[in-house]
Amino acid sequence: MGAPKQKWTAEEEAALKAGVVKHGAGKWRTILKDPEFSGILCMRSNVDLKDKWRNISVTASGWGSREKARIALKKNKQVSKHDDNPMTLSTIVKDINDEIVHAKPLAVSSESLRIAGPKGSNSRKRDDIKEKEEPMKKWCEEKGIGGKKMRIEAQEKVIEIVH
Amino acid sequence: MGAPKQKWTAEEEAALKAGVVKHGAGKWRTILKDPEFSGILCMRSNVDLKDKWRNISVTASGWGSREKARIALKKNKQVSKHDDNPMTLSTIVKDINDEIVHAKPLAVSSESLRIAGPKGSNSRKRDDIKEKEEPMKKWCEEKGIGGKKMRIEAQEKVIEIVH
DNA sequence: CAGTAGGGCTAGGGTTGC
DNA sequence: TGCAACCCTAGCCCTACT
Repeated sequence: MGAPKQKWTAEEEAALKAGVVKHGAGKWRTILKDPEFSGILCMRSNVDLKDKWRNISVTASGWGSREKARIALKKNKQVSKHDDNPMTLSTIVKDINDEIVHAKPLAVSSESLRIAGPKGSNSRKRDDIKEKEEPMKKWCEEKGIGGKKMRIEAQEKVIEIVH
Repeated sequence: MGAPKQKWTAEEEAALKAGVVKHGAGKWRTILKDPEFSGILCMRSNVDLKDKWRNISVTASGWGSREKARIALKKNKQVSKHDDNPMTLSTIVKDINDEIVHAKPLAVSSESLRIAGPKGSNSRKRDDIKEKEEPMKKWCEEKGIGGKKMRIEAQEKVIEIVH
């Protein structure tokens, strides 16, 4: 199609790393929405961010013996899904912080960071959004954009149109 | 954190199906309380049941969205999936709607599936979308919609504007 | 406030192109 | 062949609605 392959630039990669430091690994959508990075990463999707971070992590970790072990496991059907990790939460979080400070990308951090990061933000801005709905809908129809349903996001504001 | 992802076992899935047969789809809490299934499904919440049932339903009805095409392709080696057709966004959206309306009985040509592009959790900015970006951005500025970044989704297509 | 429906997001496995 | 970029989907989260 239109974009056969978009190689990651050094700038994008730097923005991604900065975004992970700021918001944590796993918060791809959040990083993408952050005005600090959205300018650079606007060509990337949240999935792209996740995939790129995975690539960075893999190459960063010493894959001297891990890679072979992982490949070997794949052949043996499934791995034990039970987690016997005896670490306490506090210990884990501390390790994560160390990781971040040292700027070493490791996949482990995502789950724990989710726990550490509380966020109870409510947004009640439907009214001022509705004001914009009608003209936007009309404009889109004129331009031939959108199907039966479309959604417009602008910062925290979301406009939904169904017709 | 002990369970980053709990894959559904065949036993759980069977219990869920039996529960739906007995109590009906949508009665997730009821199914969960039923002594007949509570033993097996005690690790699941009513929301989990709902989500799993959704997955089952989707895979049961549509199922060939990609798998069949992919399997078919394997036999015939590779098919050119490059699309140089300069379709406009509206045209593409129309095709998508057609696909949906006509449903997907069984075997579908791989070619159309490629263009139709089954559901997307992604937000990629393609060239055909770029065409709409400028006028949309200008319009939004006039109307005072959006901040530094806004996102417009129309079906699977996404337009992103940063200014 | 609890339950449900439905959209959204992420993790991880797969696939493709160079 | 290896790797980087991309695709697909199960499972889980968030929000609105009732």
